[in-house]
Order: sequence, then C-alpha cells, then structure tokens
Amino acid sequence: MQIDLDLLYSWGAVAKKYKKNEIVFDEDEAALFYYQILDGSVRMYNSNDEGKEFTQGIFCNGDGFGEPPLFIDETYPSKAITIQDSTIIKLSKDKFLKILDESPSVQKYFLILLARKIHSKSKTSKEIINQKPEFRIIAFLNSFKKKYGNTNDKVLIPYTRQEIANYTGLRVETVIRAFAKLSDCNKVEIINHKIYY
Amino acid sequence: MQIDLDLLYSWGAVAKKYKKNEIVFDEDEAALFYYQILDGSVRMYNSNDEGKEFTQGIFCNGDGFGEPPLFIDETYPSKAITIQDSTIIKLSKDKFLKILDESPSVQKYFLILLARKIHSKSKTSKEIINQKPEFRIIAFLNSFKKKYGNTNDKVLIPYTRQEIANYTGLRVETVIRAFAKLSDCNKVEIINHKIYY
DNA sequence: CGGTTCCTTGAGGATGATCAACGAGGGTGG
DNA sequence: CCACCCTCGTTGATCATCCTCAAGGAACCG
Repeated sequence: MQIDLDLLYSWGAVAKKYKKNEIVFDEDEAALFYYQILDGSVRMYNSNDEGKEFTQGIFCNGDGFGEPPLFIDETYPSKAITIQDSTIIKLSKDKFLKILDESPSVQKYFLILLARKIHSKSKTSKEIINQKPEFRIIAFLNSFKKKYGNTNDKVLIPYTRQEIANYTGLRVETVIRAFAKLSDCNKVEIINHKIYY
Repeated sequence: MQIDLDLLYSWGAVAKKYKKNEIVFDEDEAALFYYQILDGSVRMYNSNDEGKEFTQGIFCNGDGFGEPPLFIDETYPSKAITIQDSTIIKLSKDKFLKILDESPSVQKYFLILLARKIHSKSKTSKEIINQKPEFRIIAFLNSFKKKYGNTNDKVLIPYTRQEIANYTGLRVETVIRAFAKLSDCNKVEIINHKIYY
C-alpha cells in the first residue's frame, strides 16, 4: 500500500538516491517532504546521550514514512537513516497536502495508515512497559512476522541482536541471554547463531 | 476539537451516562462505536497479570477516544474506564464511517487528530525507553501541560502519585522518590504534598 | 589470511521493584 | 464529637534484574 507512483511523479515528486547510513531527516527538524521508498530500507530511531537507541520503525519498499508531522506542523520526533543503499521519492509538503485535499481516496488511505500505526504503537508501549525482556522480544518478533507474511512455518529473523536490542530498548547482552532462555523453552529455534521464529 | 454535536445527534448518536469506574470497552473487544465525551473523563490503559498498569491516554470533555480500531477492523488494544461519573456520546461504527465519507472536513480533522496521537505516542515511547524515572515523569508533566494550556506559571498537577506511576510504568515508591529528587533540584515544587510544575 | 562485525560469557554493580510498616487527611456513622 | 476506615503519601531494607565492563570466540568477506 502506497501512493500511486505516477500520481506522485505527476505532481513533481523526484526520486533521490541515498547511500547506506545516510540521514534522510534528523530529529527536531521541520517536516518539509513526504517520503516514499522506491527501493531500500529506512530506520527511524531516537538515541540519547549514552548512545542508547530506540527504533520507532523500520520501513521498506513501497512504505511511506515520516508523514504524521506533515499534518500538524510539528518537527520530526526521531531521526531517519537508510540502512541500505536506497532510492526514495520526495514530494514537497504543500503538494502532498494538495494531493490529499483533491483525492478523498488518498486521504482515506492515510487515515487507515495512521490508524494502523497508532494501533501498533499502542501495542508496543503496552509490551514495553509491562513485560520482561523475553516478552518484549517476542512482541518484536510477532510484529515482524505480522508485517512480512504471517506463515505458520518458522521464519528466519533477519536482524542482528544489536538491532533487536535497539528495537526493544534492551542491551545486546540481555537480548542474547533472553534468546538463550527462549530457545531452551522452544519458543524460538537457534541454528548456527541464526534465529528462527 | 471534536465532531459537531448536532451532526452526531442528527446521525442518531445517543448520550449515555456512566458511573465512575465503569468499563466503556475492554481490551480485545471488537470496536463497534465511536465515543465522544460530553462530560467527565476516561482512562485507557493496559494491565498485566501482576497488576502493573500502563495508561495509554486520559480523555476529557470534548475528546473522542478509541477511534483507531474503527478504521482498521481491529480489536481495542486497551481497556477504557470512566474515572468520574461521565456522559459519553456513542455512534455506531458504520454511521461514523459514513459521516467521514460524506464530510471531507471531518475526515481531514481525523487525519490531523491521528497524526497528533502518533506524534505524542512516538515521544512517549522515546522517553520511556531511554530515560531514568525522573525523565519519564518530566515527560509526563510536559505532555500534561501541553494539553491543558501551556502557561509559564507553575500549575498544580491533578494526579495522584499512583496515577503518575501508572502513566509512566513505574511504581508508586519510585515516583515518590523521583519527585523528592526533582524537588531538590527545583524542577518541581511540592507544597503540602501537592505537586506544582 | 587479516580485518570486520557479530555473538557470547562471566563478574560486579546500579537501580528500580518489592515488602512491610506507618502517618496524615477526609469522610462517615454512631 | 469521636472512632473507624478509607485513600494517599512516605520511608527503609532487601531483592531481583538488567546494565556495564572486559574479554574472547565465531562467522564472513575482501
């Protein structure tokens, strides 16, 4: 689900290439563009002075990201960087808002999109506050599975332990020890250091 | 900001009275109605088996709540109860969605509303993960102040320490000790057990 | 083969949670 | 008016857990 590419281009959107680890926008920056990924992936996250990070979201092919501030004249609450070489379509804020005004179906689409994001953020906060590390990790794994085809088979989790730590607000070592426990009680399978869930 | 009352009534919305501590909807329940508070207040929260709670949001006069699941056919991620005697307007899901379809301005209003909620949830997650108890509490105080008239004067915080604990995912004792520290370094003022910020 | 990056383990420390107890204030009914 | 019982705030001691730090091993890639 995304805004139709032809529609974007017809409004003057341009595709820009980014190298891996390039900053797309920074925390507290004013929101000036709508971004949609043509190819590659982007991580939105916060970090504090001690270098601890929290990943707000990971976005891939076809996903738009960083839209909420466009609607409310707020700055970005987090920073966005590419985690691979990527191609991202940019459209200026006013044109983006114009598309919305002119197309009820696009507007409705964004309503649904935002509703979905709130729902998942609500679930995340709930898990984070309440639970032990293992629960947080399981919650992360579930959200991953939900997003990328919910098969009943075990799937390979394509994240490093550090990345999972950043996503869950834990430390690498804690994540590792939690996976050891989860593996003991057969909640996940670990084969050759690779995680299957 | 809210949906116009006459509009709601003209579509067949009804006002229902709730006693304090009555459940409006429960976690994992299907979302069937749009709710808007005429008078009173409502808390949305999660609790786990150990009785630990996390407050997703507090809503007052004029606020609507529990909308996101209406757009995406999901169940409620949290439970909602009244924290005072309240009067709440209910409108069935399909009529609510119809209003949206027929009124672009209402639809746009909700887009902005959802964007604002995402923004505040992003900020909340960020604070929660990263920071020490004092930071979480300050973040809570800030969000309170932002919502209710951002004066430069110190204002009385109308929450009990337990409520603040539930909101921040901490324990009462931790909240109390954190306030002691905050008071020491003049971040808040505590007069006769009442908190001013 | 050498250099990254990632994974793993252990020991020790910091901190928030837990438990237990008590105080202060407000409301209620006898 | 007083005794009682709420709820809320407070404190200290102890515990459990995650973080930190340090070190080394495994996998991968040019």
